[in-house]
Amino acid sequence: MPVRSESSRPLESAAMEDYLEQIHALIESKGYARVVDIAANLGISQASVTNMIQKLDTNGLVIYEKYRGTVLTPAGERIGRDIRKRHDMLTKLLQNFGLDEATIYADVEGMEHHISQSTQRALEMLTEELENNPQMARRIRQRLARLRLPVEAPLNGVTE
Amino acid sequence: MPVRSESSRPLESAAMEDYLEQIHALIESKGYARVVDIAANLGISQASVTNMIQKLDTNGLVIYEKYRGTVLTPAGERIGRDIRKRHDMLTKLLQNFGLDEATIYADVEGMEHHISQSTQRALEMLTEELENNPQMARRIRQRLARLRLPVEAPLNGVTE
DNA sequence: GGCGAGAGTTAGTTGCGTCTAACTTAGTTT
DNA sequence: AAACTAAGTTAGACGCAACTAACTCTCGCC
Repeated sequence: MPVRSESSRPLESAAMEDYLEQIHALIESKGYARVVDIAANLGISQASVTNMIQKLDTNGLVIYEKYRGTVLTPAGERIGRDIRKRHDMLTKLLQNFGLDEATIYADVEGMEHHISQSTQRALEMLTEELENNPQMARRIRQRLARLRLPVEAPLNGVTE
Repeated sequence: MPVRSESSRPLESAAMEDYLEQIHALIESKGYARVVDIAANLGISQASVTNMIQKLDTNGLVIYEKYRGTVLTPAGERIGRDIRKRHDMLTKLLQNFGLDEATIYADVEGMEHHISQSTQRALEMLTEELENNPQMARRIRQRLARLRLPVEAPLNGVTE
């Protein structure tokens, strides 16, 4: 599957975006991004992180100095920040529906790389409108609850 | 990046889901799914399609007979249908905001593989509520229009 | 100031999904 | 029925992003 281009940006893979988001978050919270922490947070090996950081350096998204550390370039910083924004936006949207946190997290992780600027703005506004209209969100949550519970009970019945 | 599991299904990659969706659509519309058509619709080579179909057969999602044709097993049929449902659901949701069709298509293609059952149901209901509440959708479209136009003019200016 | 532990790196491998080029099969034409 | 053409397949390669194992570096501690 050729990754769809959708816009005209330089060409960052979902994996690269995940790294940039993570580096951005670490720098924000701790002031620096260590290989060890990136690896732990993404659930991958340190070797993979070193590898990818070198690639990000080649692509002008971070500045990498062997054994010293990693800093985001303006381009890398922008991507990291954008992804985080999409992450937060999607999380906020889904939190309206009373889904469990793990589900929200997993879905957001999957979706965040595939949302265009325009769609992001649209969903941001949708979220706002939803906040101004709590009865709607409540109604949806209630309908979901009504839907979910009756399904779990007869689980032992004729399963297919 | 270890592909996130999120649920407990057998383990279909996004690529496999794309194929199953496509095969399902072709069978529905023409009655059969030819390698040539799958390749054209997915924008990849015939060789890749043959390859993947053999893999899908191994995984019990299609039945493949060399040079003859391809049929979905019940498991494959279910996945193809589910993905199509998510596709349609997302498309319907995004169509509320007056985004251009190409953007909607690209975003949906990206997101459809990453949405859990629960989130899908929530978004379905959200779409319904939006249909029962056309002023809200209209308000969002207007705010987007107001946002988009002033942005395109000073595109040469300070971009950040 | 040496050394050991933990962090970082390199080298080499793997799996997935794609590709091109060359081959085989099937179906249509005459 | 032979031959041409379009569809399908095989073989071999590539890029990406992960892995493990083995190495090197850095730094805090004694």
